[in-house]
Amino acid sequence: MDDERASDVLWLRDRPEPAPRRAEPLSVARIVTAAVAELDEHGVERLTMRRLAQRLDVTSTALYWHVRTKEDVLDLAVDHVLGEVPIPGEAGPRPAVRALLVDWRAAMLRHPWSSVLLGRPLLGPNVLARIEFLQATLVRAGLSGVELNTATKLLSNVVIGTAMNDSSWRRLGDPAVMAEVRAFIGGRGDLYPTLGSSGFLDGGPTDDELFERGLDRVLDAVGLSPPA
Amino acid sequence: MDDERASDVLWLRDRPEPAPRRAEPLSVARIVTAAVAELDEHGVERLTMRRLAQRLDVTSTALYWHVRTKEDVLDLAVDHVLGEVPIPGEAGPRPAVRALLVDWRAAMLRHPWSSVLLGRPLLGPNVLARIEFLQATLVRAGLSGVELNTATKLLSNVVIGTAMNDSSWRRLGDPAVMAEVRAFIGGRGDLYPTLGSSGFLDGGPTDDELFERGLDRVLDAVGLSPPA
DNA sequence: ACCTGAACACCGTTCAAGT
DNA sequence: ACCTGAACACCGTTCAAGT
Repeated sequence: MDDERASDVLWLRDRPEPAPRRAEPLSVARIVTAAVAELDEHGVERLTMRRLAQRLDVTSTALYWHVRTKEDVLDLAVDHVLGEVPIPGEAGPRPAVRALLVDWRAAMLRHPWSSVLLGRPLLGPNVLARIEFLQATLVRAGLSGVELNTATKLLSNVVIGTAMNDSSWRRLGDPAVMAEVRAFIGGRGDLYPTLGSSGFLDGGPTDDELFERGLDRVLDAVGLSPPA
Repeated sequence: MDDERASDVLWLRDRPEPAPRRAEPLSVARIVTAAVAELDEHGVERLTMRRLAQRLDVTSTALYWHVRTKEDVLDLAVDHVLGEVPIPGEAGPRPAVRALLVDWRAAMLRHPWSSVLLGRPLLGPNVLARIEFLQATLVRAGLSGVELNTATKLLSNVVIGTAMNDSSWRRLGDPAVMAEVRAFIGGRGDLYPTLGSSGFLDGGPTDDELFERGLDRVLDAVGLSPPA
């Protein structure tokens, strides 16, 4: 073998060779960012370890060096969403709690897939920080004992319930489908007389407005005095 | 080929042959029943079209004659759970609504996988019947307009939120894991001073009690006068 | 009408091997 | 330490074929 191949001649090699190192090495943080982006773009049923890896320009199996399972990725993604919820600064207890919960809901609706993933216990640092703030604020407002814990649970249930409901309605999205639903229910006046005529399905106030009205009622009920 | 094989001799065939027809033919109803059973026993991540088929003694592909996708099966299963919620008979508006919601939550907690599947809009006949009853009862109580719709949404959000939260906590199940969680949060008094000491995590009232207390607060807030 | 069997295009994850 | 490649044991779903 005395004929030289291109790769043997230094100057003919495709590249000067000093650019093999990946831009930045993989990391849990980069994985989570990519996962959130993928979820935002394609929804939860299309998030695949292989697609995620592709977006990060690695093999799917490379992910497993940084993360134990796909479930870990999903847990991290959900906690990432909670990280977008600002923790209110100085303010009276009621406006503080109100702001926290309004923003919490908004963050989840910005990432509609997150409500689908609430199945597992929320124990990430970002969630815990927000629940801690919530409960600490309730304490500041004078609650304690059973009342305190009732209120904490009730309020977080309200947010999570609304996130689930509203985001699943929005996933129906297509106004044509919504029209179909309305027609279906409205057409069965025998079965659903109230639903069909109460305006529950049609326009009227947005779900944002309905949520905030409901939230205000709950804040009253829980013993948070309205702002001065 | 003049040697007879066993199957050629009538009397040697394994079975008299007149029992080939399946006991009962497949149907959507049987599929749903089997799906619920499978989900109760093994949880949502183990429900597979193939396992479901196996339980029904058919090929997985046979299911597709009766059902369009796996998602259909899940939707039907969720609606089946709602079908277990009794619709209260005669009673004042407040006790009626209260009973409906307490039983609604209980049904979902009996089938913890159902809360995981709430991602899609609840439009099955059983869900709609319960929401119709809920709203009709609120009308009977004197609500209308925005107030009516605020209350309807708020109340269903509270149930769904509690079902999600409580059932995911119960899925942690193992007291050893719970102890770990408590230790973890309690150990970070720097981050979670309130959560660690409020009794939010430990014993005290059960989540049933906390839910009912919260529900009563909400019923007050929404304008349902307490029972006479 | 209702079911089977083979097949397609995927999955999540493990593990030896490379650098 | 960090990543690749091949491989395993699955998936949901389609479709031709049987009865």
